[in-house]
Amino acid sequence: MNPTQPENYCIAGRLRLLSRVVTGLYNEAFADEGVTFAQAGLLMRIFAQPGIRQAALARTLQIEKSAMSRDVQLMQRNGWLTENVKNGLFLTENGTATAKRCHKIWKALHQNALDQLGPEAVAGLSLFSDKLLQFQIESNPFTTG
Amino acid sequence: MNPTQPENYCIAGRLRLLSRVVTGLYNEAFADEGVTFAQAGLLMRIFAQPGIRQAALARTLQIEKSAMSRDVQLMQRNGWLTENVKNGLFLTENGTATAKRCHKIWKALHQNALDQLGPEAVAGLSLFSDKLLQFQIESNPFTTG
DNA sequence: GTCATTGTGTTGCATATACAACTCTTGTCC
DNA sequence: GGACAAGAGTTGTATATGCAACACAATGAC
Repeated sequence: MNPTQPENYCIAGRLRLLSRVVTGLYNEAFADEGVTFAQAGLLMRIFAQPGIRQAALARTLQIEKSAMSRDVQLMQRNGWLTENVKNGLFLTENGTATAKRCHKIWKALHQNALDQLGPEAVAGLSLFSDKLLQFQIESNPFTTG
Repeated sequence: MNPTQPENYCIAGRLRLLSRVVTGLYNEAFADEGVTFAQAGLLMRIFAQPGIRQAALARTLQIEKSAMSRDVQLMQRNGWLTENVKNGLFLTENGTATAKRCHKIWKALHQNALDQLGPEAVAGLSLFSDKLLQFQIESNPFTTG
């Protein structure tokens, strides 16, 4: 890695491209389960923190609260979330089972990603990610998540 | 950067988060121009390669051709693209002027990003990006773009 | 020349996301 | 206790994106 090389690509464009590519790969892996990766991620988070509020998830994931509201409605339609959403999110039995299966899939995917990409590439992403998110926190210290 | 540290975050989730954050920052910068970053990127590419086909752009950006078709229609409605889209994309006068203004904005944004993030973080992203895209090319050598 | 294949673009339908405006609840100040 | 402020959630509207199915054009095999 030679930091003196000028970078000739657009950082934002590249990030968006990588996001599309990885989302596609992960969606493919979750397709058998009838879940998108975005939904699987929410399922796993709610499994880990039952009763978490939409607003908290939205802050953590840096998703607009309206987008989160619609994700939640979709997951309700899919039968994964219980009714009273305004006092915290809770998985149904079906949702719990799906979350567990998703976690298995995710674990395999993640290990595969680490193996394929190698530790240096992953560390590179971490470095970039930490820097960008740190900058963001400095700009707005109230985004605590 | 210590590659022996285990990574405890989800690579796909993190990439999607970074994409959301950066998209938001860039969209904000382009808002005065009445353009989103996605549109600005297309404008600049078509400016650089007049007559480029939708399919070529879709391959380069790894966007589905149907998504690209809709982006193109939107840009036509905005008055930036000429009519006969099926034989290559060409900017109108308005589109050309907008593309030029977008390039100015982008240049400033990009320099600012390099300054704020620092060369190591950017190199980290490059490393990750190269590895992921290389892996993708190996999986499918016909995705030439 | 005809037919099969392949490439390009569009449309139907769905999800993921943003911003703005609204409603409700809750909490605080006086 | 009542007015005001802040936070949570929803809905309207829009863009960005994907998959599947389709139409059409170009290209080759024969």
